[in-house]
Amino acid sequence: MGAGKIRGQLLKGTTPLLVLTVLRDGELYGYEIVQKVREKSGGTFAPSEGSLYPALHSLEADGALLAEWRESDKGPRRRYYRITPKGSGLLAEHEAEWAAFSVGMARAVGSRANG
Amino acid sequence: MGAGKIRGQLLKGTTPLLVLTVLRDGELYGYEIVQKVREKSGGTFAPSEGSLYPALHSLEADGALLAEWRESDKGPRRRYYRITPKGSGLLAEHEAEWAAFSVGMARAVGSRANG
DNA sequence: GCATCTACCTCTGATTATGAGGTAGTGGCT
DNA sequence: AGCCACTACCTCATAATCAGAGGTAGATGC
Repeated sequence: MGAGKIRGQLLKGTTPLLVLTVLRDGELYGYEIVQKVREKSGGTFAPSEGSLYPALHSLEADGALLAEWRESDKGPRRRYYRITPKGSGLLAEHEAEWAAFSVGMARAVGSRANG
Repeated sequence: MGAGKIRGQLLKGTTPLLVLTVLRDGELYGYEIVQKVREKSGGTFAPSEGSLYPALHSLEADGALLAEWRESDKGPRRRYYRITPKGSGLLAEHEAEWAAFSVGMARAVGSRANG
Protein backbone atom coordinates (compact mmCIF):
# COMPACT_ATOMS: atom_id res chain seq x y z
CA MET A 1 0.00 0.00 0.00
CA GLY A 2 2.81 2.39 0.78
CA ALA A 3 4.12 1.80 -2.71
CA GLY A 4 0.83 2.76 -4.33
CA LYS A 5 0.95 6.09 -2.57
CA ILE A 6 4.30 6.87 -4.15
CA ARG A 7 3.05 5.88 -7.59
CA GLY A 8 0.01 8.10 -7.35
CA GLN A 9 2.33 11.07 -7.12
CA LEU A 10 4.68 9.90 -9.87
CA LEU A 11 1.67 9.68 -12.19
CA LYS A 12 1.03 13.41 -11.98
CA GLY A 13 1.37 15.08 -15.33
CA THR A 14 1.62 11.86 -17.33
CA THR A 15 -2.02 11.57 -18.44
CA PRO A 16 -1.80 14.01 -21.39
CA LEU A 17 1.35 12.29 -22.63
CA LEU A 18 -0.25 8.84 -22.40
CA VAL A 19 -3.49 9.97 -24.01
CA LEU A 20 -1.79 11.79 -26.89
CA THR A 21 0.50 8.82 -27.43
CA VAL A 22 -2.29 6.27 -27.92
CA LEU A 23 -4.23 8.70 -30.12
CA ARG A 24 -1.24 9.06 -32.42
CA ASP A 25 -2.22 5.74 -34.04
CA GLY A 26 -5.83 6.71 -34.74
CA GLU A 27 -9.05 7.92 -33.17
CA LEU A 28 -10.42 6.34 -30.01
CA TYR A 29 -13.14 6.97 -27.44
CA GLY A 30 -12.63 7.30 -23.69
CA TYR A 31 -12.93 3.70 -22.59
CA GLU A 32 -10.77 2.56 -25.47
CA ILE A 33 -8.10 5.05 -24.49
CA VAL A 34 -7.84 3.52 -21.03
CA GLN A 35 -7.59 0.03 -22.54
CA LYS A 36 -4.94 1.07 -25.05
CA VAL A 37 -2.88 2.73 -22.35
CA ARG A 38 -3.11 -0.38 -20.19
CA GLU A 39 -2.15 -2.54 -23.16
CA LYS A 40 0.77 -0.43 -24.33
CA SER A 41 2.18 0.04 -20.84
CA GLY A 42 2.06 -3.68 -20.15
CA GLY A 43 -0.64 -3.23 -17.52
CA THR A 44 1.33 -0.62 -15.58
CA PHE A 45 -0.97 2.31 -16.29
CA ALA A 46 -4.71 2.76 -16.68
CA PRO A 47 -5.90 6.32 -16.03
CA SER A 48 -8.89 6.52 -13.70
CA GLU A 49 -12.04 8.15 -15.05
CA GLY A 50 -11.54 11.04 -12.68
CA SER A 51 -8.28 11.94 -14.35
CA LEU A 52 -9.02 10.79 -17.90
CA TYR A 53 -12.10 12.86 -18.67
CA PRO A 54 -10.84 16.16 -17.29
CA ALA A 55 -7.61 15.62 -19.25
CA LEU A 56 -9.55 14.94 -22.47
CA HIS A 57 -11.66 18.06 -22.00
CA SER A 58 -8.63 20.16 -21.29
CA LEU A 59 -6.78 18.84 -24.36
CA GLU A 60 -9.86 19.49 -26.48
CA ALA A 61 -10.17 23.03 -25.11
CA ASP A 62 -6.51 23.61 -25.97
CA GLY A 63 -7.09 22.51 -29.56
CA ALA A 64 -4.90 19.45 -29.16
CA LEU A 65 -7.82 17.08 -29.78
CA LEU A 66 -10.93 17.09 -31.93
CA ALA A 67 -13.97 15.28 -30.54
CA GLU A 68 -17.17 13.92 -32.05
CA TRP A 69 -20.20 12.11 -30.64
CA ARG A 70 -21.21 8.88 -32.36
CA GLU A 71 -23.97 6.38 -31.69
CA SER A 72 -23.12 2.80 -30.84
CA ASP A 73 -25.03 -0.33 -31.91
CA LYS A 74 -24.84 -1.78 -28.46
CA GLY A 75 -24.69 0.71 -25.64
CA PRO A 76 -24.52 4.42 -24.90
CA ARG A 77 -23.07 6.87 -27.38
CA ARG A 78 -19.35 7.42 -27.51
CA ARG A 79 -17.16 10.46 -27.83
CA TYR A 80 -14.36 9.84 -30.32
CA TYR A 81 -11.13 11.79 -30.05
CA ARG A 82 -8.68 12.59 -32.81
CA ILE A 83 -5.31 14.31 -32.47
CA THR A 84 -4.75 17.65 -34.26
CA PRO A 85 -1.48 19.10 -35.61
CA LYS A 86 -1.36 21.22 -32.48
CA GLY A 87 -1.80 18.04 -30.46
CA SER A 88 1.13 16.46 -32.26
CA GLY A 89 3.23 19.46 -31.31
CA LEU A 90 2.12 19.15 -27.72
CA LEU A 91 2.90 15.44 -27.78
CA ALA A 92 6.43 16.20 -28.98
CA GLU A 93 6.81 18.67 -26.13
CA HIS A 94 5.62 16.14 -23.58
CA GLU A 95 7.91 13.47 -25.01
CA ALA A 96 10.89 15.82 -24.82
CA GLU A 97 10.04 16.75 -21.24
CA TRP A 98 9.70 13.13 -20.29
CA ALA A 99 12.99 12.22 -21.97
CA ALA A 100 14.89 14.98 -20.15
CA PHE A 101 13.20 14.06 -16.93
CA SER A 102 13.97 10.36 -17.10
CA VAL A 103 17.57 10.98 -18.14
CA GLY A 104 18.01 13.26 -15.14
CA MET A 105 16.51 10.62 -12.87
CA ALA A 106 18.73 7.93 -14.31
CA ARG A 107 21.75 10.10 -13.57
CA ALA A 108 20.65 11.02 -10.07
CA VAL A 109 19.40 7.62 -8.98
CA GLY A 110 21.68 5.42 -11.07
CA SER A 111 23.64 2.89 -9.00
CA ARG A 112 27.02 4.52 -9.61
CA ALA A 113 28.18 7.81 -8.10
CA ASN A 114 28.52 10.60 -10.63
CA GLY A 115 30.47 13.22 -8.73
CA MET B 1 7.35 28.17 -20.20
CA GLY B 2 4.86 25.57 -21.29
CA ALA B 3 7.51 22.92 -20.82
CA GLY B 4 8.23 24.00 -17.29
CA LYS B 5 4.61 23.53 -16.38
CA ILE B 6 4.74 19.91 -17.49
CA ARG B 7 7.95 19.29 -15.56
CA GLY B 8 6.55 20.73 -12.37
CA GLN B 9 3.96 17.97 -12.39
CA LEU B 10 6.38 15.21 -13.32
CA LEU B 11 8.47 16.18 -10.30
CA LYS B 12 5.72 15.27 -7.87
CA GLY B 13 6.74 12.50 -5.57
CA THR B 14 10.40 12.47 -6.59
CA THR B 15 11.80 14.61 -3.78
CA PRO B 16 12.02 11.82 -1.15
CA LEU B 17 13.74 9.55 -3.67
CA LEU B 18 16.27 12.22 -4.61
CA VAL B 19 16.92 13.22 -1.01
CA LEU B 20 17.36 9.65 0.23
CA THR B 21 19.61 8.90 -2.73
CA VAL B 22 22.10 11.69 -2.03
CA LEU B 23 22.08 10.88 1.70
CA ARG B 24 23.04 7.30 0.97
CA ASP B 25 26.67 8.47 0.54
CA GLY B 26 26.85 10.32 3.86
CA GLU B 27 25.28 13.02 5.98
CA LEU B 28 24.42 16.41 4.52
CA TYR B 29 22.54 19.54 5.50
CA GLY B 30 19.69 21.12 3.54
CA TYR B 31 21.57 23.43 1.23
CA GLU B 32 24.10 20.73 0.49
CA ILE B 33 21.34 18.31 -0.41
CA VAL B 34 20.06 20.66 -3.09
CA GLN B 35 23.57 21.08 -4.48
CA LYS B 36 24.23 17.34 -4.49
CA VAL B 37 20.95 16.64 -6.26
CA ARG B 38 21.77 19.27 -8.87
CA GLU B 39 25.23 17.81 -9.31
CA LYS B 40 24.16 14.16 -9.56
CA SER B 41 21.29 14.90 -11.93
CA GLY B 42 23.53 16.86 -14.25
CA GLY B 43 21.72 20.09 -13.43
CA THR B 44 18.28 18.69 -14.22
CA PHE B 45 16.93 18.78 -10.68
CA ALA B 46 17.30 21.10 -7.72
CA PRO B 47 14.43 20.87 -5.22
CA SER B 48 13.00 24.24 -4.21
CA GLU B 49 13.06 25.11 -0.52
CA GLY B 50 9.29 24.88 -0.43
CA SER B 51 9.45 21.22 -1.30
CA LEU B 52 12.79 20.27 0.27
CA TYR B 53 12.17 21.25 3.88
CA PRO B 54 8.70 19.74 4.21
CA ALA B 55 10.07 16.53 2.66
CA LEU B 56 12.98 16.44 5.12
CA HIS B 57 10.65 16.96 8.08
CA SER B 58 8.30 14.31 6.87
CA LEU B 59 11.12 11.80 6.34
CA GLU B 60 12.45 12.59 9.79
CA ALA B 61 9.00 12.14 11.33
CA ASP B 62 8.74 8.78 9.58
CA GLY B 63 12.03 7.66 11.09
CA ALA B 64 13.74 7.54 7.70
CA LEU B 65 16.21 10.26 8.65
CA LEU B 66 18.01 11.34 11.80
CA ALA B 67 18.73 15.04 12.17
CA GLU B 68 21.10 17.04 14.31
CA TRP B 69 21.82 20.77 14.70
CA ARG B 70 25.41 21.87 14.40
CA GLU B 71 27.07 25.25 14.59
CA SER B 72 28.99 26.59 11.62
CA ASP B 73 32.17 28.71 11.70
CA LYS B 74 30.87 31.06 9.08
CA GLY B 75 27.11 31.47 9.03
CA PRO B 76 23.93 30.24 10.65
CA ARG B 77 23.67 26.78 12.21
CA ARG B 78 22.96 23.80 10.00
CA ARG B 79 20.73 20.80 10.37
CA TYR B 80 22.56 17.66 9.30
CA TYR B 81 20.58 14.67 8.08
CA ARG B 82 21.61 11.05 8.16
CA ILE B 83 19.75 8.07 6.69
CA THR B 84 18.49 5.32 9.04
CA PRO B 85 17.96 1.61 8.27
CA LYS B 86 14.28 2.40 7.89
CA GLY B 87 15.26 5.13 5.44
CA SER B 88 17.28 2.65 3.43
CA GLY B 89 14.22 0.43 3.22
CA LEU B 90 12.12 3.37 2.09
CA LEU B 91 14.76 4.28 -0.48
CA ALA B 92 14.62 0.74 -1.88
CA GLU B 93 10.84 1.05 -2.12
CA HIS B 94 11.07 4.36 -3.94
CA GLU B 95 13.69 2.98 -6.29
CA ALA B 96 11.51 -0.01 -7.12
CA GLU B 97 8.50 2.23 -7.71
CA TRP B 98 10.52 4.46 -9.96
CA ALA B 99 11.93 1.51 -11.89
CA ALA B 100 8.47 0.03 -12.50
CA PHE B 101 7.14 3.43 -13.40
CA SER B 102 9.84 4.28 -15.90
CA VAL B 103 9.68 0.83 -17.51
CA GLY B 104 5.94 1.26 -17.97
CA MET B 105 6.47 4.68 -19.49
CA ALA B 106 9.16 3.37 -21.82
CA ARG B 107 6.71 0.72 -23.03
CA ALA B 108 3.81 3.10 -23.42
CA VAL B 109 5.67 6.00 -24.98
CA GLY B 110 8.41 4.09 -26.80
CA SER B 111 8.59 5.02 -30.48
CA ARG B 112 7.42 1.65 -31.80
CA ALA B 113 3.92 0.28 -31.45
CA ASN B 114 3.65 -2.54 -28.94
CA GLY B 115 0.24 -3.99 -29.69
C1' DG C 1 24.04 51.03 9.91
C1' DC C 2 23.04 48.42 5.73
C1' DA C 3 23.45 45.06 2.13
C1' DT C 4 24.66 40.39 1.01
C1' DC C 5 25.29 35.66 1.50
C1' DT C 6 24.24 31.49 3.93
C1' DA C 7 20.73 28.58 6.10
C1' DC C 8 16.66 27.53 7.99
C1' DC C 9 11.38 27.58 8.00
C1' DT C 10 6.35 28.37 6.61
C1' DC C 11 2.37 29.80 4.02
C1' DT C 12 -0.69 30.44 -0.20
C1' DG C 13 -2.04 29.05 -4.64
C1' DA C 14 -2.14 25.92 -8.40
C1' DT C 15 -2.27 21.44 -10.38
C1' DT C 16 -3.95 16.90 -10.68
C1' DA C 17 -4.80 11.77 -9.31
C1' DT C 18 -8.20 9.01 -6.74
C1' DG C 19 -12.55 7.25 -5.53
C1' DA C 20 -17.21 7.71 -5.01
C1' DG C 21 -21.33 9.15 -6.93
C1' DG C 22 -24.56 10.09 -10.77
C1' DT C 23 -26.92 9.52 -15.62
C1' DA C 24 -28.11 6.34 -19.52
C1' DG C 25 -28.45 2.57 -23.04
C1' DT C 26 -28.42 -2.49 -23.89
C1' DG C 27 -29.09 -7.22 -22.86
C1' DG C 28 -29.70 -11.37 -19.87
C1' DC C 29 -32.06 -13.72 -16.13
C1' DT C 30 -36.09 -14.90 -13.52
C1' DA D 1 -41.81 -6.43 -15.55
C1' DG D 2 -38.09 -6.07 -12.30
C1' DC D 3 -33.31 -6.45 -11.46
C1' DC D 4 -28.50 -6.75 -12.38
C1' DA D 5 -24.38 -6.23 -15.11
C1' DC D 6 -21.78 -3.98 -18.45
C1' DT D 7 -20.68 -0.10 -21.29
C1' DA D 8 -19.83 4.91 -21.47
C1' DC D 9 -19.96 9.32 -20.14
C1' DC D 10 -19.42 13.08 -16.47
C1' DT D 11 -18.51 15.67 -11.88
C1' DC D 12 -17.28 16.49 -7.19
C1' DA D 13 -14.62 16.30 -2.69
C1' DT D 14 -10.34 14.99 -0.85
C1' DA D 15 -5.44 14.55 -0.58
C1' DA D 16 -0.66 15.22 -1.99
C1' DT D 17 2.97 18.29 -3.08
C1' DC D 18 5.58 21.72 -5.92
C1' DA D 19 6.74 26.69 -6.73
C1' DG D 20 7.40 31.11 -5.17
C1' DA D 21 7.24 34.56 -1.92
C1' DG D 22 7.96 35.93 2.55
C1' DG D 23 10.13 35.71 7.12
C1' DT D 24 14.07 34.91 10.81
C1' DA D 25 18.85 34.95 11.84
C1' DG D 26 24.21 34.76 11.85
C1' DA D 27 28.52 36.40 9.58
C1' DT D 28 31.04 39.50 6.61
C1' DG D 29 32.25 43.78 4.08
C1' DC D 30 31.54 48.72 3.02
